[in-house]
Amino acid sequence: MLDKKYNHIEVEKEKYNNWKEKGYFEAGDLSKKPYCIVIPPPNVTGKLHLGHAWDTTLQDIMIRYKKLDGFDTLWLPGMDHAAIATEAKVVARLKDNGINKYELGRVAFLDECWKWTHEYSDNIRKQWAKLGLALDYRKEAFTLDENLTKAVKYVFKKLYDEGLIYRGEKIINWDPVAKTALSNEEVIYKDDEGAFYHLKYFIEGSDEYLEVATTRPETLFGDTAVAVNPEDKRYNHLIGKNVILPVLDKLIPVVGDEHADMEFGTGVVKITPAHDPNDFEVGNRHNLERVIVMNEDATMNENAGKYVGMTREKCREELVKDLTESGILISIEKMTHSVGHSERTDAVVEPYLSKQWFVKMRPLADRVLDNQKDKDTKVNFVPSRFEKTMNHWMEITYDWCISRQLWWGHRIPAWYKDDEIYVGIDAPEGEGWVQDNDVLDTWFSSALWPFATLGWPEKTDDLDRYYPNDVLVTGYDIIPFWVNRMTFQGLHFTDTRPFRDCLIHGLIRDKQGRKMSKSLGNGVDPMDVIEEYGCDSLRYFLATSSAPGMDLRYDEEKVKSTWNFINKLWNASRFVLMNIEDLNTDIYTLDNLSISDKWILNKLNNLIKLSRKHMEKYEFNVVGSELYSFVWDNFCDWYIELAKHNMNNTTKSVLLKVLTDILKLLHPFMPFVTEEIYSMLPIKEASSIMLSSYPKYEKEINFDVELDYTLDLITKVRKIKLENNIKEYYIYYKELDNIVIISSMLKLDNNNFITEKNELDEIVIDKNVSILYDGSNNKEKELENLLKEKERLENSITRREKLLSNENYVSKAPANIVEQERKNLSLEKENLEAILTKLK
RNA sequence: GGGCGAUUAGCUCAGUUGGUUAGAGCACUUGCCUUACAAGCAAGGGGUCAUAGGUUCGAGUCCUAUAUCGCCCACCA
Repeated sequence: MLDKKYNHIEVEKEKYNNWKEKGYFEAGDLSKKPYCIVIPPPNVTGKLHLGHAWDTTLQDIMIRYKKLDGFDTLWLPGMDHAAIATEAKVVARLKDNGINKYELGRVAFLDECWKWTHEYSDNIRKQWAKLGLALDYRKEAFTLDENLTKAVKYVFKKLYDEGLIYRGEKIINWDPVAKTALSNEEVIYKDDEGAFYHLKYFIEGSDEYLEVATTRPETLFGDTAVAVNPEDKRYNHLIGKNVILPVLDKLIPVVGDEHADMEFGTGVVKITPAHDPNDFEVGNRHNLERVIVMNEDATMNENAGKYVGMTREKCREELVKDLTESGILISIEKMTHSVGHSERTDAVVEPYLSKQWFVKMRPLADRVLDNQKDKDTKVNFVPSRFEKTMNHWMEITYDWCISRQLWWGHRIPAWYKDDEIYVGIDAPEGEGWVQDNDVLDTWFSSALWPFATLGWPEKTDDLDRYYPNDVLVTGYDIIPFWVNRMTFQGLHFTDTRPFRDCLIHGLIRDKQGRKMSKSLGNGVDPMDVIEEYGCDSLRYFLATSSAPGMDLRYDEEKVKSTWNFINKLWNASRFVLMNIEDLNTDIYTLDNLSISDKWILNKLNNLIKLSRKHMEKYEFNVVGSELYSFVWDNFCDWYIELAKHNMNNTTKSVLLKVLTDILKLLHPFMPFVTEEIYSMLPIKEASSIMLSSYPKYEKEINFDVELDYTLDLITKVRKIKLENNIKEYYIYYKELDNIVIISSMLKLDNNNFITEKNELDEIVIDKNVSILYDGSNNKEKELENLLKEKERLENSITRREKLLSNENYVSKAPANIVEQERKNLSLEKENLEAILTKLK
């Protein structure tokens, strides 16, 4: 027998390992239709947060739902090596121990990274278990696994051969702390306080000067021109002349270029081709020299004259001081401007001229845009608006910088010998070849995740069976990094979308609506929540508390309220189990159903239909609230109460059937408690709920019963009793069905039901039913209530009559709605009549 | 500058293709220890759905503006 209270700790103990050991998470039943999801691989940098819990819960719900519904489900687990993120963590840990990455050397450093990876991946697996995720661990993948590495090399070589990967010298985003290049997506722009420094660039052989405004005076050493707009009458006569670069006293030309905006600033731009992407383009157009003025760590290099060795910040400070003294500085204008920061290290990103590897995006992106036009082959975003996010990115994207000056990751499969480049899966034959030192952007490998984890580029059975995946689930913030890249790589290499659907959820926020972050210290550890309220409570909360695509505020009160719901389910189950102990297959029967049996079975059947419909659309919040109100309102508050007064074999059988289906419908949301209760059912189809089947909507179960009037009447009587403080009363009626039900629910007996009025006072409920009681102390209140009800009915009748007299309404509104309106009108009229009679 | 989202009860949020009197959880009021559950039961109060127009027989829902808040992208010499 169940304990009196739901104990999530007890319930959730042991179950996961048992499921896992029995092989319930394992895919491969070829007799069934396949259904596949690959997990968004968490980074091995730390522990899972609430966002992961949310993301994986949504997937587990689909996996468990589809498994129950007869699919061969594969949920493929895995993790991401997270190149820069992990490397940063390992570097920091080594630093704490006084060890420097470069002194340690590449090989030993990578050992440290692997050590880290094993520690953290073990922990992540433990967290997955706590979350109850039905992952097929036999297929677990890591982005640095041998076969994934092979896929990465294959892709690199193929794209290189196709001319879609190239090595080039361009301005990239440089992270001076991690000392690596970054992609545009890895740069976070923030509004920082800065200033516009107005400087004098004197014209050669003249006292005149051009006023140049810059936010980054320290890049002055790299200036190789000053640009004005060719249309700008103020300056265009100076094009072709030289100006004197301050401090260095070097002559640089004035060039005419569209890039200079006449409306902006002074209309004069200094051109620093090696430190600004726009200037780089200008430099190309005018064949300007490119002068790099900083080292890899953003200290000034020898081109910065006496400022060499200073950090760029220190250099700016000193330089501004010097320029002020020399009279070059005209003014400092405070302003806020947006400054790029490294996503991982938060360092201010330096635009930096550098030789890197790039993916040529245009053809790849165009194929995605093209593919999205076909509704049968496109990736279906849920909600659909997120398709725009991807498409827009595809439209504006430019070449993807994929090389990283890191050690932890996929080493670029390119070898150099003098001026020769060799790109291949394996090192080239012969002496003197040196492999590229750099590794690939971590997203380069994750982009292959949906197919590489299934064995691609080999033609494996898994790939054949489970690819494309059925759905990919992730947050909207990951669309540019990952979803987009999987989509173009999938299309390019497998000629298909990598997944049919892409379910997008929002971000988890704290109770005040702020993003959860380490710096704010407002993060909530899902493991703590599980400890306190259980995994089932957390999952149900996460899955049902927001609409698809919307952000979610973590609210402990709601988790608590879910716990209460589970406790309610627990106690309802307790009641059922207590009452059906003797039920066995011999006496189980759904014959001779009572009205209330039929009523609940109808409701259940409808619930099943709705659940299926909304599960298919990933509308878990709708499913959740339907289940909640069915369990609490219909099953507990009405059916169980009714059953107490009619506990025969049919009732017992119905109790069991309804409970069983409830457990199955809830199982995807709360796997543990449903398994616990299921295991105690006296009759069941399988040893584990995971092996049972999702309830099916049955057309033939649609009993012709009407109980709503009865239930409504019971509520009305209770209300009248409470409002008027009535202890003893009779129910007077002209016509009344279900007297047995009414009397049991109101704890009355037959003597309380009368068809002849007596001397007592009457409270009219409707045309057929009144309450008779001693109301000698209650005349005023009674009259007041009567008048209130009269007014309500009159207003409602007026409204309905007006509506029904509107020809447009009657002719255009659906017939059933008009019919209902008519019915209600006549009912209200009759009830009003009864009240008017009483008032006389 | 471009795009997206939000604005509904005191709070947090739902609200399917337009269709009776707009829902839930929490909070609140009243009465109950009724043998599944007081973390519960019974009953109840509370919203002119951000604003202004429009379409429609009918608008929280569709259209057009506006306001406030948030996010994404681009620019920022």
